[in-house]
Amino acid sequence: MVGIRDVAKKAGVSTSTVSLVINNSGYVSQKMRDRVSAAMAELNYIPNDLAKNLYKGRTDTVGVIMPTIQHPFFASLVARIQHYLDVQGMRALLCSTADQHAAEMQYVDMLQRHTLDALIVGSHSQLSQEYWEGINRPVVAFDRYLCDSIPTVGADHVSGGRTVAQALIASGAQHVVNIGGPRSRFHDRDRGVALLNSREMSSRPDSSFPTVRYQLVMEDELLTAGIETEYVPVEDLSDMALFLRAAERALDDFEDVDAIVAPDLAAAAVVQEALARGIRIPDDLQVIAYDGTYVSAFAGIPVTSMTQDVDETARRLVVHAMQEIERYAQAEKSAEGTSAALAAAREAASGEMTSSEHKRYVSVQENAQGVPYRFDAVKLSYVQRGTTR
Amino acid sequence: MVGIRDVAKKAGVSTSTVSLVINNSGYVSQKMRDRVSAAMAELNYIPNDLAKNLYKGRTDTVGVIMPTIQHPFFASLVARIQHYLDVQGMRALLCSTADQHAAEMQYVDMLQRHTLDALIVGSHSQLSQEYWEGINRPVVAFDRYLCDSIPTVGADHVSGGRTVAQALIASGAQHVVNIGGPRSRFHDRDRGVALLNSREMSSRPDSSFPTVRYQLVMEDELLTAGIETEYVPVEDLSDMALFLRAAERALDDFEDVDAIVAPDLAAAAVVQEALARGIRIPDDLQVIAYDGTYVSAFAGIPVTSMTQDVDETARRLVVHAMQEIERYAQAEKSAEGTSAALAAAREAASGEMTSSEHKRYVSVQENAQGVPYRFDAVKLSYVQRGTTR
DNA sequence: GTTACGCGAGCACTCAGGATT
DNA sequence: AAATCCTGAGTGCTCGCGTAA
Repeated sequence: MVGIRDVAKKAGVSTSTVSLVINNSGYVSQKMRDRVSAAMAELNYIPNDLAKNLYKGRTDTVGVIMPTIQHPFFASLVARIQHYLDVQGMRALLCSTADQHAAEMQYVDMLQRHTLDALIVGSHSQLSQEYWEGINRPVVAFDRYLCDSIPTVGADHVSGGRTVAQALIASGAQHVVNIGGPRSRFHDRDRGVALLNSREMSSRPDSSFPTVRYQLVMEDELLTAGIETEYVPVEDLSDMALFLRAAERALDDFEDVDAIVAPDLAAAAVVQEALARGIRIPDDLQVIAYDGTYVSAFAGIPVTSMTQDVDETARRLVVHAMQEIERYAQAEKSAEGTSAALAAAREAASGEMTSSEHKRYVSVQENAQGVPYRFDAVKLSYVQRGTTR
Repeated sequence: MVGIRDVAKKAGVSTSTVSLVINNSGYVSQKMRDRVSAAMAELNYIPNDLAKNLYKGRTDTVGVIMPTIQHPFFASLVARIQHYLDVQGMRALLCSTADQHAAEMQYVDMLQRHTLDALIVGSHSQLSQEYWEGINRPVVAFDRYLCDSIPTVGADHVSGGRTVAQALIASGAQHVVNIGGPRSRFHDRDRGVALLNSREMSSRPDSSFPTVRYQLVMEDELLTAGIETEYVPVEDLSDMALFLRAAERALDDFEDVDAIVAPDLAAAAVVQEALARGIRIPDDLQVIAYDGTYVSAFAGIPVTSMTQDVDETARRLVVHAMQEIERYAQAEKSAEGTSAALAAAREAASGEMTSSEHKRYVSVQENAQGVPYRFDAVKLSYVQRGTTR
């Protein structure tokens, strides 16, 4: 392997000069620059970034860990994350948790071994709050709460659920079926859902999966309006075949359903099944896709849907990731040798945010203490298409 | 940062002993092992992999570069690739080429700077054959020809095209519309399509995009059978909205169409459009999705489709990638200092393959010379569903 | 010969500080 | 004082070789 030394020797300069030429920095005369360049070309020299990484303690790589990349929503999200990382001169190391056992811990390990500069976590973690708290390296969560010190970017599912409920009420729906994930995860917290922009709390216990809040709020509102709601669970959201079965079940089990709210793929399945059964949409049955991706546009009938702003979400995730990287870098520098690194990082946390950024953070009262858990909410948008009236 | 030396000091041993404990290798007494472990725990030591990478010249990371990860086909492929890499203790660095300008070269660069151990290329490269030839590091191509020294894994599109044609002929189709990518890429080679398992050549010039062969062969066969064929191009396969428009165009421009062959998303769009227009499927119009992913199952009517074995494709891509990594590692070792590294790598190429593996390689005569260009063909399967009769 | 451990030269690059003009 | 270049001490881990029981 031809190294920087070989180039230096051939060009008759020191290795540091070659380094300066490579990085195009510092004081190097044009003459030298040319001579070094010539030597590099002649020897077919290519710098080895591994040495650079070692010295700098960085790899410019962030781990992106999601449940399934197969699902169009996550595929789009990952694609946009990768894009924004690229803009920052960073790269994405991909991990879909679905088929991997201890994938999360494995990636956290890479983070701590400095193979990764940061972690963007969108998977459903089994790891405890304390575990995440103890990591002390750059982590950003997507649509889920990990611990107070880790910022979250997610959709404003509370108002999302309310919007859907209102649309259904306005359309005169009487019997709504809701298709979603395992019900067990719905109420794993002991406090009620904090309703954004108000001091109210929903009467039902909150979930640690922010997404679920749309279901909680929606059911709440529908109930209040005197509309019947049924729930059809899909055990494994990464298994596509299950969506088709859920669709059948929804139509089989409840004869007088007149509206179905479901994840996009399930919604597409519902449309398919309804068409096959000769059910008229939207006259006899309305369908709304929650988290509608492009798939809901390709269904038998274009499906009305509540869509997340994937691009904006990705952008913010990357912004936060970069901020966290910077934060911890600062902390490490200032705490040189001291074990106060952690404390310093905490300090920097609040300082880093501009006041305008600060306002955007909607503290969902996840934590009773004064610690400012940062939840960055992205707006959802309701797209009216052919399956609602 | 607490390093291996700190641990060694605290445990009263040498750094090499600590290293042995970390890697669980070599001769270390249980007593020492315990003492070292204790010290590691006490100091909260976590090994820094960057140093290891530097020494070993490896990162256990392979770059996976695809056109769009948004498209369900590539999403699935990437997911499976990542899975099989994981099995090998490797990780996937993701890159979708779509929005990135010089993405390919950038990743090749990372490969040469040893940030990547190998590259799996599924994007549509603008780079010349000579460029790829000159890289001299582990690269595997998906469904496209890069150069003789780079192995390719791809579907057997020739028989795929033939199967579709025969199905259409048997069903009595008279006027077929074919939706696909830009026509300009269809005949960028000067020789005919080599038909697998025979010495025949198609009368039409070949394409450097193996996928296109299904279109060439299909059109050929249909033409021979006296069936009219039209072509509706989609300019950008990464833009979903264009599929919908292509579907409209196919039905607008050709009134008496009775069969449409299209990429899965376009096929779904065709079904949607047909349903909206009251066209009966499959009685008045048959639809076949080529490269049918799960989306074709979620369309308004489940679409008959020609599907690739994504899992097997991914598996083989990874197998080849690992083989290439090993090959080049051997070459580098044996050619210590000699510039015969390249030659050695070439040598190893043929030796690495077992005879049974060898048989699977279908040399598509891409190259007239004796160099064994390796093309590993994966079978396609025809799935009959509701849109054909 | 086998088991157990330490020494120290790498690995390829970066960068602060010194020397020179 | 400013521009230019070099010296050499890191960066943290690996592994061949040496020693010793």
